Amino acid sequence: MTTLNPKALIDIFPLFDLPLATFLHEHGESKTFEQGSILMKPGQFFKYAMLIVSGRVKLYREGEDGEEFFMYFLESGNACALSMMCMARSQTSTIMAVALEETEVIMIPIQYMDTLMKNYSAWYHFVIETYRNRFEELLTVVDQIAFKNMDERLEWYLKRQAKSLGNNLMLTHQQIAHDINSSREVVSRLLKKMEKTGLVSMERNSIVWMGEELE
Amino acid sequence: MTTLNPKALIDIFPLFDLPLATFLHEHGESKTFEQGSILMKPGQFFKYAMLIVSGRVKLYREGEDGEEFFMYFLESGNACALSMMCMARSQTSTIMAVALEETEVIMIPIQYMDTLMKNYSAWYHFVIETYRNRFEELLTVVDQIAFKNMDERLEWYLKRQAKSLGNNLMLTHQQIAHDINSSREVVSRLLKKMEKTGLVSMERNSIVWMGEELE
DNA sequence: CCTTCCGTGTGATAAATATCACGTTCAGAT
DNA sequence: ATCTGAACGTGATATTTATCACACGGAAGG
Repeated sequence: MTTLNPKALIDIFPLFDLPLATFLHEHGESKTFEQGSILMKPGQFFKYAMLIVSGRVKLYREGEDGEEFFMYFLESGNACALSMMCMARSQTSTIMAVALEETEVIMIPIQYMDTLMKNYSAWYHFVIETYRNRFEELLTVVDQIAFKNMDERLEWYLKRQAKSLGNNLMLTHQQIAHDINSSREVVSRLLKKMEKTGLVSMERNSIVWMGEELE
Repeated sequence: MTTLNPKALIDIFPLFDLPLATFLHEHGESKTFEQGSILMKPGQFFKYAMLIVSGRVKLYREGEDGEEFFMYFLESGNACALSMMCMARSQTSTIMAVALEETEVIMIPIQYMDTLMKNYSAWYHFVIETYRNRFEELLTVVDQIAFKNMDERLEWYLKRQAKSLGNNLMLTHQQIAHDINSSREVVSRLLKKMEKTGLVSMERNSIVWMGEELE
């Protein structure tokens, strides 16, 4: 039983129709994750599909030596594609999902998946939409790291952050370096250049993105 | 109407059951792509979901300046995840797919998707499995280009080729360089090193992989 | 047999990025 | 006010990869 009624669910997930929203309202469970808590980690077995009601989740890939690589955010109205695919087995590499803010999610037990797929076409469309969006986002990530240099990647990174978090970014150079798998010095120098061309303005602990918006 | 009967379909796609195979046999269409022909290219709309019966398809991403980047193969028993996703939303593809050999596919018209999802749970499981496999493969690709150096990436590339094409690889250094977005000279030098450690042996136009198998 | 082209080998050099070393600045704690 | 630690700036250097230039050898075709 979720804390949100069916109508409220539809507001957040526009692809839902009333029957689906009602079903999810009855059989889903609401849960809140504190800022910094882990929604998903190495080799986890999923018993639930997770839908994000509010808050923000950061998904990133971990390398063998503890490196991180930022992949994308999940926000209100999104669903965790990976949880839906029921990734039951642990892998050599791992994907992490961490709540950036207090985040409210709806958890749908795995045993309802067949029923949902069979009887609620809105659910099926929602799932496909979710998969597709994440797949495309991943393809874009591949493009960036396969074809682009650091300066372009940094710019793209900032654009994505700004789109999700607003133009005033509370990030240190070190954090950014971590996210794009580079080093602080490199990020510092590139940011300096971007400041000169008016693309960002910098203060201690924060960066204001002044370039174009993404999309 | 496919050229394969339901039983033959199940042999190739083990997740199918008899009702599903029968339905696909009746409503799917068989088509053969010649070696080198394009199954999918950026900007294309899909009217069919594509299942690979025999042959081999290479999927790769194109950069803005015509660079290529190899992503994965599709082989007998696989389905093209993108064709399924794009179709479901009538969206365009963002990736290239080229037949490496003569390739036989089954094309399932878009209008049957809802029926299949609703009435054939084997289809739903097949679709999820397809998505999940491709998603994981993409994650592995990201890992490689985000965290690994060229030598490791080349080794991984050869492993994947060997797994799909056999240990005797008919590839020039130039082709390999293209696939991993590097340059011929770099590939030549790295291969030379690998030959010294006994990981490959080389002849003109071909490389024999002598390392471990993938998986 | 000779020529031509393609695949390959290799040194020299350039470009991009990472790493090291050290300095500066600034906010908060004592 | 002073100390301290975190964030940031910057030159020097190392490492990785790309690019350039050219040489070599074998295969295919005349």
